[in-house]
Parts: sequence; structure tokens; C-alpha cells
Amino acid sequence: MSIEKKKYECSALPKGWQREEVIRKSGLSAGKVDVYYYSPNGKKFRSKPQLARYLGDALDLATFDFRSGKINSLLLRKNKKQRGTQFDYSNFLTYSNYCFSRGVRNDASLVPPIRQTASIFKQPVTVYKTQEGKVKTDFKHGPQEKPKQVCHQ
DNA sequence: GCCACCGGTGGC
DNA sequence: GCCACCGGTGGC
Repeated sequence: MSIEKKKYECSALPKGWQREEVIRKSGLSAGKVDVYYYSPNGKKFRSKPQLARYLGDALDLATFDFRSGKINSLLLRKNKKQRGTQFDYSNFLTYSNYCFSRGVRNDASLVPPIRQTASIFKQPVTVYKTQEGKVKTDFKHGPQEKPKQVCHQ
């Protein structure tokens, strides 16, 4: 039989990103599920910090739940200790809030949004509905490869 | 040498 | 005690 492995688009991330679940098949941790992400250009990611480093300012992962691949606003409360550079919360809106404000629910488990008005992404982004419950995001002239420094004025 | 995979543990 | 994260290595 084929191995339990699936790679799907991840709706909480920009178009082209994929999420994969791999079930451990041996050892003490057999049955444990490992989650990996693949960037549009095929780079593999095995942790949220790794993802965050790669994305830099291009996308805020504060509400991104790595394991489930979904947006979880509760993560904001449990502020993980931020090392080195400290994140500026004064000027951002979570992706889920953004979806909410657009009348898009992409996940049933979203908690009510915290009302905020701010620019969402630090990079131009287009969000549009395709089908029921699906959201696509496209970065305008987004870099193909590594997101380099984005100029914030 | 690479990388998929499981182990070990720090931080909670 | 759990689990997110990443080290290390076996198998290629």
C-alpha cells in the first residue's frame, strides 16, 4: 500500500503553498503526524519559525497554526516569546480578521474578530473569492523566489 | 552528500 | 506530561 502522505494546497497561505502530513510508521513515535509545508518553488519547511524566517515581512504568521494549517486567532493571546526582533502589533490586522471584514469565512473555527482598522499586509495583496469557502491570495508582482526586503515607506 | 524520518528535549 | 522544534543519521 502507499504510504500515508498527502500534499494539498493550504488555504491559509498564499496560492501555491502546500501542506503535507506524514504519519510516522515506525519507532517509539509511530503514529505521530509530522506536518510540512512547501513553498511555491518547492522549498520544504518543517516548523513555524522556519516559515516565518523565510516569509519575513511578506506575511504575518501570528495567527497561523502550523499543525492544523489554519488560522487561529487564539494564538494572539498566547504570545510566544519573540526573540531578537520584536513584532510590532500596533500596525497589523490578522489574516482571519481580514477575511472576516471581507465577509469571507474560510474556517468554521474562527473566533469573532478583534475589531481593528489597519493596513493588512505589508505588501500589496489581492484577495478574491473563487468558490464557496475558498480564498485565494495573490501577491502583486510578488517575488518568485525569496521574499527580499519589502520596502515599507 | 542529501534528505526523509524518528528521537530528544526545552519550554510551557 | 505534552508537543513544537530541530538534531542527527540511515539509507539511498
